[in-house]
Amino acid sequence: MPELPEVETVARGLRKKAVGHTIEKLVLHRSGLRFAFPIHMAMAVEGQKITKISRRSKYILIHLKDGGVILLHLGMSGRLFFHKDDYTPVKHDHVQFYLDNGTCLIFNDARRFGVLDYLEPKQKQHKLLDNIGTDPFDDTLTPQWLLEKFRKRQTPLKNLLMDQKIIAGLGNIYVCEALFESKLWPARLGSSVTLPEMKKLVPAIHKVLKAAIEAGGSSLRDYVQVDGEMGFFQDKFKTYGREGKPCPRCKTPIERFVQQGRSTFACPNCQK
DNA sequence: AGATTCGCCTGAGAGC
DNA sequence: TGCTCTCAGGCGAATC
Repeated sequence: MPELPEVETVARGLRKKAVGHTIEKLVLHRSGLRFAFPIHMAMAVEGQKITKISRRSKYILIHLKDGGVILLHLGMSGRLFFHKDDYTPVKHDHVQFYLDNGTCLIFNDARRFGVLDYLEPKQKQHKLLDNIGTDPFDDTLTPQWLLEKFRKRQTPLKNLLMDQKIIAGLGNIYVCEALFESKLWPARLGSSVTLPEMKKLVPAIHKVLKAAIEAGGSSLRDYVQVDGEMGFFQDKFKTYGREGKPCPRCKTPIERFVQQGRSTFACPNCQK
């Protein structure tokens, strides 16, 4: 389940291996994933040199020489990896980019929640990027700013942190971890969080994300880096997936409960 | 508007 | 072994 650290790791891998190379051929094995692929995408990107790779929230943007942009989202189970261009597609390989250096970039996505789209050179914005909130590493994200954002919200803290329109890039895992780190109970309403608590929460978000990026992300089920390497942050989870196991701080068993249909993991003793 | 729920997907794991 | 059931969850759409 790729969240910001996993997407950042993949973007870095792509940057290293794909920037400066030209897309010789784009092969689509189906007509779309979460959304239909643009009809003329292959024609538009073939022959284009990749000039830059960037990340916006959990989206990867592949910038092309003519100003066009390929937009990618890994959804729940999406994987991007390189192989020599003699690659034989396997199940759930939906897209292949053949580059001019004898490699092939494969987009595999079992659950098909992923997105692949194309922005024309003149197209300045994209529907999916329009409503995305601030990046967690943007200077905008300060305790005061978050306090103001949450001030009137009668919604659990965890749901607010997962709302991509406020902070973009956090998902279930890292929200659980950041709330543990800052000793805040996930079901607390946004409006109840004080400035001193926000001063713990914001650095906790930074700390957890930075550590996860340094570890190459967390490999659970589907996720791997572009070279096939596993991330290893999953070994450092303090709450996520640890129901019934002792809290690393106080040894109280970690509790699991459901919020918005998703599992929340937290320590009922030291998170308030 | 804010809050809540649903549905898209398949594979892994549990239970019989 | 093989079938059925449940769960995982990002995020847009729909609903209240």
